[in-house]
Amino acid sequence: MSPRNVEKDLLQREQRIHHILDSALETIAVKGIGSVSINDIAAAAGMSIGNMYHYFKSKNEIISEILRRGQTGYGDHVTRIAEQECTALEKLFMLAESWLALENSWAYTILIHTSRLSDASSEEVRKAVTERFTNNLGPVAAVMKQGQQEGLIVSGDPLELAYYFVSLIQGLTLQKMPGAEVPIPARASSIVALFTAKKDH
Amino acid sequence: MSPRNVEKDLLQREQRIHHILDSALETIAVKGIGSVSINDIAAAAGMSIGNMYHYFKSKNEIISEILRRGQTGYGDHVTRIAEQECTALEKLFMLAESWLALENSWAYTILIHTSRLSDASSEEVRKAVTERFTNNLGPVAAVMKQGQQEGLIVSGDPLELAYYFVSLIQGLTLQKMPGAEVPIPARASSIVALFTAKKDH
Amino acid sequence: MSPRNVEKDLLQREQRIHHILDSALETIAVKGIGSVSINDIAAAAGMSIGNMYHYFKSKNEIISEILRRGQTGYGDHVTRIAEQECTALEKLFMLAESWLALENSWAYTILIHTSRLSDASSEEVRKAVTERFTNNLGPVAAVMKQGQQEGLIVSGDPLELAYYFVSLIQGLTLQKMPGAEVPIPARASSIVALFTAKKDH
Amino acid sequence: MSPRNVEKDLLQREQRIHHILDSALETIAVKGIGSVSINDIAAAAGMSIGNMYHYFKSKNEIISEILRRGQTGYGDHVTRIAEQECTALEKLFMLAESWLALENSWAYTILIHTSRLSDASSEEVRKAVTERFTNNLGPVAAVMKQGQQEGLIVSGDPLELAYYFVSLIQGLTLQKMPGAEVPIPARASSIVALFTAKKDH
DNA sequence: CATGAATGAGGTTTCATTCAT
DNA sequence: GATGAATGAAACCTCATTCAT
Repeated sequence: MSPRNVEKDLLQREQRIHHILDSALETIAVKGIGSVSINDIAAAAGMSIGNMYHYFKSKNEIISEILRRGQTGYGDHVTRIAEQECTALEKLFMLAESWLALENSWAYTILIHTSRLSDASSEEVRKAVTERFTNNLGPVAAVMKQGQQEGLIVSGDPLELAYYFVSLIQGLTLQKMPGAEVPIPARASSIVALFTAKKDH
Repeated sequence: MSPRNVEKDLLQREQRIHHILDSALETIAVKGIGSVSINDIAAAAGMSIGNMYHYFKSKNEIISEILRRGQTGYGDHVTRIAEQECTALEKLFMLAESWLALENSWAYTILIHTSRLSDASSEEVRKAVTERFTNNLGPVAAVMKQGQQEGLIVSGDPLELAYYFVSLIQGLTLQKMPGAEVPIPARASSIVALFTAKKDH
Repeated sequence: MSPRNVEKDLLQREQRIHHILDSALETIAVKGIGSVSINDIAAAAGMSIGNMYHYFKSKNEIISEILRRGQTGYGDHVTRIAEQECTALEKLFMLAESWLALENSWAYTILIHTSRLSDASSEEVRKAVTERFTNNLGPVAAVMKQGQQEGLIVSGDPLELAYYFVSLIQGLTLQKMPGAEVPIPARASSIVALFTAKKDH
Repeated sequence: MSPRNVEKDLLQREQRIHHILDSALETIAVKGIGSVSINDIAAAAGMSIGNMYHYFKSKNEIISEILRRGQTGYGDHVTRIAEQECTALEKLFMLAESWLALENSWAYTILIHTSRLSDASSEEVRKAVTERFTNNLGPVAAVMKQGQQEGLIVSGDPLELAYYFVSLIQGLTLQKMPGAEVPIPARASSIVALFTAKKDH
């Protein structure tokens, strides 16, 4: 029936979607999550306004899809690090380092938090975001537990420590928003040091 | 007409302004900084739309005034704690405890961060917010330095430690947004523990 | 609190609403129910687009309010005629005559019918329209019954006769749409004649 | 390539066109003539949007073609009945019965009336619709005249009676729209009775 | 022939701000 | 001071139509 290459069509579609989401993240970074318009996002992607709606049902869907992909990707990343064969401190360092080095991390963080506000997005989206956030704590908590068994990490509930670790990094991440940088460096080694069990005098 | 009346009028005016700003904080928190309308703010304050303009020049002025008062008040609070006569650890505990106990802290934090985004507010506001944030680090850094001299706090650049301390608390604060709570407690004692120099062994 | 005349405000508001609905009916008459825009309605009322939303929540509300007022008013009219003291034939004549003479009757009829279509309006509106239509048959049926007792009207179920009577008038009404008139007159006396019991011969 | 294929292609094309128009009628009926989209029509026909334009020049062409075929077909039907060899009453009965039994009659009727509204379709279409409607009255008027000569039908201008007869049936037809049915039956025999000359007494 | 991506104009609705009362 | 009507720009989203594949 169709003289078109269905497989290629689907591939192209996925590439477009990826492209839109990528540009959208940067655009939201510049405009701010509550003020960005479909017009902005379309312009950033180099597409017409109307065409956005061939790929996404609504502006909200774009934002929630960015969140879904971002959080899922981050979860995979964290899990991969947690499963490596090295000390807990090395893993914590890698986690902190990779997140702080990420160009767009502040954008993801601000998206995660503002999207959880009641009217900014649907109940569904908010729940999903929080759930994924909580799930992503799991691997970090596992690293904390491993470190405690190795005697390398301070004592305390591993999940609680993971919670602090991630909150600290997110808090620092937010200070990196463009045009508003605080002139103080955030170093992975210093962060890890806070969670290191000190045996020296 | 009489001086007494002028004085009373001014007092009433200040009370109204205070009332508006108070209600607005919660409303902006719920609606999102980029989506809140003057209508929402007026409804929250129980006033008419038009009447808002007797007290504020614009919607942006309301937001920037909330931020100014909030950050200034927080700065005074931090300074007062830093100047008390007690150990650095006790001061850190008081700082963490008071901020975590504050009902609206998450709202202030989200406001601070979203207001710094490029188009959400004017260049002027963004600069002021960042400047006040940086200034408020000073007293915390002083506490860190005091603690290091007392041998109670981990080594490192005091300003950097203060930066981490505040970022951690802000990060935790964001998890307390209504309807999106992560089921993990944030305890002041645990936070302080991370910054405590451990002499065991 | 309010230095404005609340009573006068409310009266003015009702007058505006009435004015909008009046102009809207005519406009829908010209543009067609599915193609009329808020812009058209606002222009017809001599108001700005945005101001329409001070009086109505949506375009649909305007249409359903026109229907509600129109059908209710018609129901009152029919009831008033049915309760008069005269023969059934005279009542039928008055009903036919008044409806055929009404300038806007075709607009009401087309609104009633198109609004009942599934997607043109909400389930709620459709139900209300049909219910009011059915209710308005009651007084007409009463007239039919009276006429049968008087021996003036043809035999048959009074409600069914009322149904035919109203359907016939509505069908004729539709032929009166502007620019599409069929060059045949619709006369009340001829209509009544169809329902008259003939005793001649 | 061969003449046979061309012939077959044309036949298939006509079948497709017929299929599209058939599905479109129901869809336009449900969505409303001013709100139906090419997308809706394409989906109803189970075809792609773009492909519609191989069969029709525009959305308006689809609508006007439905009307043309529907009214022409109805005209032929009426003419056929009028030319049969039986009494006028039997013919009237057949006319009423066949139209009331038609599943889609209400859709045709609503289409006829809404398409006559000024902006819903072109001046050309509106004129054609009204002209065909008037023409279709001819055979019915002929039946009325025949009936009067037979002494079976009430006196009056035959064309006017035909006009009433068709208007009544159209009015009843509109009450049959899906989801909005009035719980009163429309019976061909009762309708014919209204136009029957009664000789009793 | 068949498909669906692409466009841009236009539709509905919201909103900050002004102003008469 | 207090109110809410009024405006018009701009937001989101839809859609008829075209076109490359």
